[in-house]
Amino acid sequence: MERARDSTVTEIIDELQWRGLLAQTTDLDGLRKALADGPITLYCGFDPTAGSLHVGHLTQVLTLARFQRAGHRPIALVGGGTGLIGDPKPGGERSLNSPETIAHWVDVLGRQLSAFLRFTPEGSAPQPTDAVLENNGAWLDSIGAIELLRDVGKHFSVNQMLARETVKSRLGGEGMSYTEFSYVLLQSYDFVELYRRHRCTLQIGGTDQWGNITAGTDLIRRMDGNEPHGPVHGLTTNLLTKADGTKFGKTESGTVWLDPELTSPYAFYQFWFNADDRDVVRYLKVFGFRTRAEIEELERLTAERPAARTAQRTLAEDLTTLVHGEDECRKVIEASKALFGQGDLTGLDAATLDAALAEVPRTEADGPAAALPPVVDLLAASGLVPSKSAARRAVQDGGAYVNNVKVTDIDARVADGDLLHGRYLVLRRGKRSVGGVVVT
RNA sequence: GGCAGGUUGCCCGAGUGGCCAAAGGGAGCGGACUGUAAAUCCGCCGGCUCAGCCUUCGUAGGUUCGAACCCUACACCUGCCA
Repeated sequence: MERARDSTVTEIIDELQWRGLLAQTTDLDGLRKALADGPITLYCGFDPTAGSLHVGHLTQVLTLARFQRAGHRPIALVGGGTGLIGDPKPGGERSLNSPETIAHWVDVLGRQLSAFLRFTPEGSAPQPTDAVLENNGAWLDSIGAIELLRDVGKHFSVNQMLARETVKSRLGGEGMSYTEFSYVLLQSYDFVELYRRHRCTLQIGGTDQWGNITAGTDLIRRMDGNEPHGPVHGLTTNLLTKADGTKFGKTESGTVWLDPELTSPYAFYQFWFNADDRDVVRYLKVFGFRTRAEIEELERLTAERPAARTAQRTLAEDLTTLVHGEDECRKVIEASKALFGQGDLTGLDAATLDAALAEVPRTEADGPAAALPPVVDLLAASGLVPSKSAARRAVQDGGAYVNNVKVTDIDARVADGDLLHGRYLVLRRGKRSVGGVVVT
């Protein structure tokens, strides 16, 4: 794909603005100046709350990447320490995960994050903009209680902490443990450590991180006095919204993960492909490296020929390639083409069909056709519907298809002639959920 | 620690002994329309060997012919008091 010409060190702010990413900064003029004065080091933290990053994380990950392309040095920080405590969220207290689990997740997130940034290649001389991967467990795991309370805690005012939005909402509702209440101390201290270790002078995050970020810049000033490595800044990116008001990054089957084991590349591709017309241009800005000219062209195409879905296709291809690689992307495009083709599945050759069905939920069964379970059972077994009752309903609703032919009989069974190439069945629920049966 | 209130299906929320698999709304799913979009209208929305049966209303017991609804204990949440 045609890559954007990298922004220069100072243009990065304008670029973020154009992409609709810039929400708040601690001192915009000061930040512009710092960026202009030479490469800076910036960081963004990712707490291990699950065994994979999800599409929502991409906003921050790619923002780090943009800074790197613009000539700055990014640090991806994984929260091996903070993950043990938990950033308070408005919804309610988090449940703690075991240290072993967290350690494992830290590993996974670190690997995932590394794929998006440029590190010093093996055997090469380090460059000033090479990315750094850190884990705050390195300092938080060993900090003593006395040290934390005396050296860090003394700089925090409980009055201010109580005034924070999340804290207020929690106190007015579910309440909050002391553990979570203390979280901000740890994240703030991370910034201090990175400032000292790497001269990191900028922390970025989503708008929900504003409080934690400013607490960090404040703490650096209080602990390190005159900011020996230069003034520190904070920058937040806008929370991504969807035109229909629902949460970004979820589908019927839940969160869209980057891990191919949790969200198949096919499902990942389909997620982006199904983006709403009203959202797709904003997504291209936030999630891709397409140039302004390219995106404006795609915007025009969306307005003129929405049915062609050119912008969605571009978005889906760019992101699938970025996250899963070119080969995988090619496969899922082929699979999508085959399964959403003109409806004539008999025209597909066995290899294409086999590859396509490998991308969707499917089940295996013992032949011959006459011995196969009823269609309703196959629908449930393939995972296209969650239960046999749901499968029955799907048929009753007229939303179940075998090889693109609507199933009308609730007791329908498969006949020999139905098997494509003697061993495949393409199951479909509704318009876009496709599954398969492979007869062994 | 004391007192009061609360805990219902994915979420919100009604339901105070049989007519409750449980009102209503939202989300979700399907159909029509279209473009694998949105909006709109219609239908569905615990499970199963599906005109029937089974399991659900914080947990465990109890009362009763019969309990989401009554009683007891426990857990958690919220508020007021200390």
